[in-house]
Amino acid sequence: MKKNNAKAAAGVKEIARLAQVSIATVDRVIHNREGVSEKTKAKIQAIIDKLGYQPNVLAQRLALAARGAINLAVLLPAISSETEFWQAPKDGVNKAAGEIRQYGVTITYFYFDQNDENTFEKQVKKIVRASPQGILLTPTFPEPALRLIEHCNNTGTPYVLINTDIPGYDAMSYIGPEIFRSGYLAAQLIHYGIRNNKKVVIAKIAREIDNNYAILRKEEGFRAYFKDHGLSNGLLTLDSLQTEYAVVSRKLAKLIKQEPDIGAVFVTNSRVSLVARFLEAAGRKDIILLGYDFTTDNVQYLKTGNIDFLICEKPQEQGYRGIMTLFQHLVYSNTIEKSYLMPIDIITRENYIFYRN
Amino acid sequence: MKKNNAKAAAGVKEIARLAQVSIATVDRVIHNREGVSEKTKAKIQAIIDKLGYQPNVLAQRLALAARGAINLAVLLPAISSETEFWQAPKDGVNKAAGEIRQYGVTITYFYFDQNDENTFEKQVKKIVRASPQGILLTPTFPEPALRLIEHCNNTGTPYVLINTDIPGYDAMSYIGPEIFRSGYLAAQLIHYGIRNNKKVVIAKIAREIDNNYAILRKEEGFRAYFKDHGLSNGLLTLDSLQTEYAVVSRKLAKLIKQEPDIGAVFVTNSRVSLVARFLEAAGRKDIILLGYDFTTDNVQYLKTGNIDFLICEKPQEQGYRGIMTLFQHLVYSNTIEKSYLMPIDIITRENYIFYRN
DNA sequence: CTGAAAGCGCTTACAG
DNA sequence: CTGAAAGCGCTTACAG
Repeated sequence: MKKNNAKAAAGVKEIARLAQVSIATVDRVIHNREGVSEKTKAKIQAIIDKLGYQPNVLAQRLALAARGAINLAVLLPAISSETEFWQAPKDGVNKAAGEIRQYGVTITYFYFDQNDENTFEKQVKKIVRASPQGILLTPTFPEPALRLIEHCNNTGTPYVLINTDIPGYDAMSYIGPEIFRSGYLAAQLIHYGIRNNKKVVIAKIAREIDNNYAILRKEEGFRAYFKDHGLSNGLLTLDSLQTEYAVVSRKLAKLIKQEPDIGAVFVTNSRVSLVARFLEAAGRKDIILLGYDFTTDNVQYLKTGNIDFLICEKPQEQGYRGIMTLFQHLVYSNTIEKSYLMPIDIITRENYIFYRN
Repeated sequence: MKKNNAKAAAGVKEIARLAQVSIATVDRVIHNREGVSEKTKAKIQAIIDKLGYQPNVLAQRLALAARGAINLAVLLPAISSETEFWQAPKDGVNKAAGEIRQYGVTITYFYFDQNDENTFEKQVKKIVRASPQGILLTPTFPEPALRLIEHCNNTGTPYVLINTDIPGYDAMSYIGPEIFRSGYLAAQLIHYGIRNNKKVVIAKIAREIDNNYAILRKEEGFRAYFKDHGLSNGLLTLDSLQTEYAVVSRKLAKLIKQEPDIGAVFVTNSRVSLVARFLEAAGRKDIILLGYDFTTDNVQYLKTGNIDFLICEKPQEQGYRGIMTLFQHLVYSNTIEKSYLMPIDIITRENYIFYRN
């Protein structure tokens, strides 16, 4: 039996009493402000150290509430049925917003169309005009994203990237998965389950592939695993720049006809449900299917057994943590972590019920 | 672009002004306290509703800090090298303690020896004597645990169970895994990877098995999966009431000699590292090995490839969430959720680096 | 270089 | 049934 925090913590009043000064002076020392004689400062500091003084965050925030509110900007893709994924980060942002509302934090959303770089650029301009005190964004389009970051650097505005990093750029802060590793893990899971040296298809289904860093990087990780295990020759690819089911299914049908020996399909993004739909229609539950993200469609096919694994990197928590990071930096001057790599979660038919984004 | 919380929220002062009463009366209505005329009450309530008033939690807590502190009791196994697992829940408790320290919360730990029911009973008595305002416990020994719960019910003290439930008892609140399902998931993972109808060993290694609900229930879940998939005849068992490596390895050696066709071992608890050590020594990386918990030893064997999967149910978060639940109930009168089932995480060699308890 | 006073939004005796 | 006042621990003008 051991007590935690036995005595009630001493506050500024007590420190002032012990140092025989006013609490205003104590406050100056605590915050390292100008205008205190070295002597007084030393005396007060000694007492602070001795007492192990910790400010009462509640009182601090309450007092500060008088000052202006903090406004944050959030730049994310607009949410449509096709981009359901982005609901999760937004939920996380809202959750954080709810918790820090009391602290006078205001959040403004700026939405762009994932398929249209212009909309992204427009929103960047709007954000610059709004001059928020902190920015949360996902750099879907690296060039305009970098311009925004440049602007942040010039104005000293903190920012946090979520979900994907900007390749080759050393950002102030990144919260999201290590996507190379997530591709590597995908390969491990398929390799563990596949039989008789069957072939494995890497399927990339997206409007844009060549400049899609996330998709390419996952593929690299996936291939790296197979190479590291001397299995590279069993890999096939299927690319589709069209995301309609009709197109994807036609391509799949063709490939499966050409290569009857396919044992698994790895889909590099959340479009895995398209492949699942095809495999269901084709009655091919024997083919292992692995893809990304905990979306309604995907979970549906996890239940039917057409998808074997979903990999998911807590998108909601990314949004939540991103806002909290900015908040704590602005309010308590906490340093912003360079990167916070999310866990890479494995979801199957038997554990999805308990999953929390 | 949409604003969240445009106008600054109105407080008691504003409500009092609008209702032409004092803030004390407003406070009475907010907290549903006696002694306000129906008429005044209605008038104030109308304004509260119209404004969508939300109390400022910071100010609330700060004002309440004047009142006595809240003390919570935590009843967990003592931590030794053999019970490293319990470090995680304790870390979670400490994390929560840090966050709510400002709110005047004091936490007292009561440790018992997992192998000695008497020590548990003794600590229960101590807790009853200390009469804390809330209790977090893991009911390793159901009978004395039930006596403590009975006492809680009589005194109206809230409590939370973590890690394991009490079989057949409808507890006030449980935070932990659905262990049947976790056994079921283990079976799925083994089934997915195992080749050629090889045999699967269910290994129970613990000082106490017959009364160990968690172990038995995981086994049930595991067997249920095999039964549901018409594969029950491939299951073998290995029980060991001794947890020394020498004993376990001898038993394993014997079993493997008798049954050369073993393809996987499922260990129902964190003792999986003992089996891993044996398989490593025997040079049997071909045997799939799956067990529980993110302990140092286990992770070590995950790295070497002797353990294929670890199942883990965020023990740290269980401790954290347990304390927070009690706190929020005591302070904000939040209702306590009957059960919060943890996600069942799957850890492999390729994602363990990012795992967070 | 230092201090007295007001205020953040809420709660709680106390007085009537 | 209702209100005026003090206080939670901190911060911030303002005055000297």
